[in-house]
Amino acid sequence: MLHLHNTLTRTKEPFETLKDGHVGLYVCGITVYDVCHVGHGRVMIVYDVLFRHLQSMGLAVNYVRNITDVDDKIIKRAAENNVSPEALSQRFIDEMHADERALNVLPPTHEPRATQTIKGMVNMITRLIDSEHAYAADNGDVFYSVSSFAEYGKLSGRKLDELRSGERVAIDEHKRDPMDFVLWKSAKPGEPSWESPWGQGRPGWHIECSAMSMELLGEEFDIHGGGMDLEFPHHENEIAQSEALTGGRFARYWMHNGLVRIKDEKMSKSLNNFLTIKEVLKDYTGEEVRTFILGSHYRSPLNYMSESLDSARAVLRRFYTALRDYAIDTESDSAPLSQVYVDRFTAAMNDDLNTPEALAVMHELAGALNKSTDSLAGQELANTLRHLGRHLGILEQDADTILKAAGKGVSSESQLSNEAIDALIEERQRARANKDFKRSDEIRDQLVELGIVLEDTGGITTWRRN
RNA sequence: GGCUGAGUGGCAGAGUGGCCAUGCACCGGAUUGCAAAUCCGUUUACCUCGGUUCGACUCCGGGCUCAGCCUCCA
Repeated sequence: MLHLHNTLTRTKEPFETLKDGHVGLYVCGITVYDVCHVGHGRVMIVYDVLFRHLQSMGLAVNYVRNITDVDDKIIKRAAENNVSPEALSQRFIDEMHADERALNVLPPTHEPRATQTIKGMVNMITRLIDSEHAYAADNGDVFYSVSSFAEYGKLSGRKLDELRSGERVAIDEHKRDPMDFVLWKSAKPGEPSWESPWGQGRPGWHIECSAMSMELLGEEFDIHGGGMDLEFPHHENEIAQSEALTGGRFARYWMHNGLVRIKDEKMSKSLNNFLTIKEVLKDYTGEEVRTFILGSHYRSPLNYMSESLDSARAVLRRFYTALRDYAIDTESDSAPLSQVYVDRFTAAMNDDLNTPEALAVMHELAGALNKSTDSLAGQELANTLRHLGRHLGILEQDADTILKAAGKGVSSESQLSNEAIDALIEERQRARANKDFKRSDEIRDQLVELGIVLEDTGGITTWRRN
C-alpha cells in the first residue's frame, strides 16, 4: 500500500485514488524564460519516478505538467533579445524537452500551456466575480479576495492576520486587502494580451494552474505536486480559487519536493547561484544526475556537490560492473525475478517514495549478484536489478558499453580508441605469457595514465574507463 | 517578527523505543605474478538541556544552529 506525505495534513497518508484504477496527477511545471537548472531537474525526476511508480501499480495515470508561457519575465527577456515572447518561450520549451530526454524523464500525458487555456481562465474569473470571491479594479486588474475564503492558509499553516502584520511588500492601491492577489492583469501597450470582460489583459500566475488542472483532470483530482517554494503563496492561492469556485475539494494529496541547494543556500535564478542542467551534463551523464537526485529523499533539501555526483557515478559503476556478465533479458517482463528484493524495494517505494532505501536494497542485490556462482540464479538477480533500475529510470544501458564509455568531462584528444586499447591488451597478454611482467606492467601503467583500468578475471582481460 | 521543516559516523544518506542501514573513504584479510574488480572482517554516529520509560538517536518540552516561505522562484 502506497503512503504519501500530504502537505495538507503534514503526515504520511495511505494513498487512495478518487476513481478506481485511475490517478490524476498535476505538477507545476516551468516558466519558460530561460534554460532549466538542477532544481528544475529535481522536479522532473522526482515526479517522473512517482509517475513510473504509480504505473507500476497498475494505475492509469493522467499526468499533467503545465508550461507557463506568459509572464513578466518572458516578456522582459523577449524584449531584451528582440524576439517575440512566443518565439522565446518556444525556444526554452524545446530546451526543456532536450534536458528531459537527457535525464530519461518520460513525457507527461499532457503539457498544457497557459496561453492555450486563456478561455478557461476568463471563464473561471468571471464566475469568481459573480460569486464575490473576486473583484475588478477600475484599472482593469482583477483580484481575488482572500477574506472571502474562510480556509485561506490551510495548506501552509498561516493565518491571514499574521500574514498581514508581516507584510513587507508595497501595497497595491487597487487591492482591498494587501493579501489579495491578481487573477487578471490589464495589458500595457506592446504586451501579449487577450480580450476579456475587463479589457485587454493577461492572466495572473496562479489562475492558470486551476484552469489547466480543472480542464484536464476535473474539479477534484488525486495529487498535486511542485517545489516546496510554491507551497505559499502559489498553491495556497490555487486552493482558494478552485475551492471557492467549486465549493468542493481541489487536490486531495499535496506533494512538495525539497529544494536543491548550493553551499546550503537555495539554488535559484534570483540568487544567481544556479547550475543549468546542460552545464552539469558536460561533466556527468543524465543517468548519473538521476542517481544523484534519487540518492536523497525527495522531501529533503539536496546540496549540489561534485563529490555527490562522483558518488552517483561510483554507484552506477558498481551496478553495471555486477551486471556486466549478464545479458539484458529482453523478455524481462516475464522473466522470473527475485521476489525478496522486489518486495523490499516496493516497500521502500511505497513508503513515500523512499528512493535512498530503494537504492540500498539494490546495493544488497548487487552484492548478492556478485557473490552468485550459479549462472541461472545470477541471471535472475541480474534481471531483478535491471527491473528495479528501470523502475527508477536507470540501469537501462548496456553494461559493457557504459563501463567502456569515455567519462564525461574528459578531453577527447587524450582518448585512445577501443582498437588501440585492444591491441595493447593483446601485447600485454603475450608479455604475461612470457612472464615479462615488467613490460606487462608498463602497458597497464600507461593505460592507467589514460584513465583505462584493466581487469584480469578468469584468465580474460577486460577493461573500463575510469 | 510569523509560518514550515531540518540537525545521524571522515563524506553522502536511510531508519528504528532495546539487535546490521546502504554507498563512498579508511584499516585488516582473501583473491591476484602485481593490480583492478569482487568477497570477508574491523573501526567511527545520532546538536544541546530536561522529561516520560526497565531502556531513547528514536516519544514529549525548552534551547541552540541551519534552511525554505511570508516579493518572482521548482
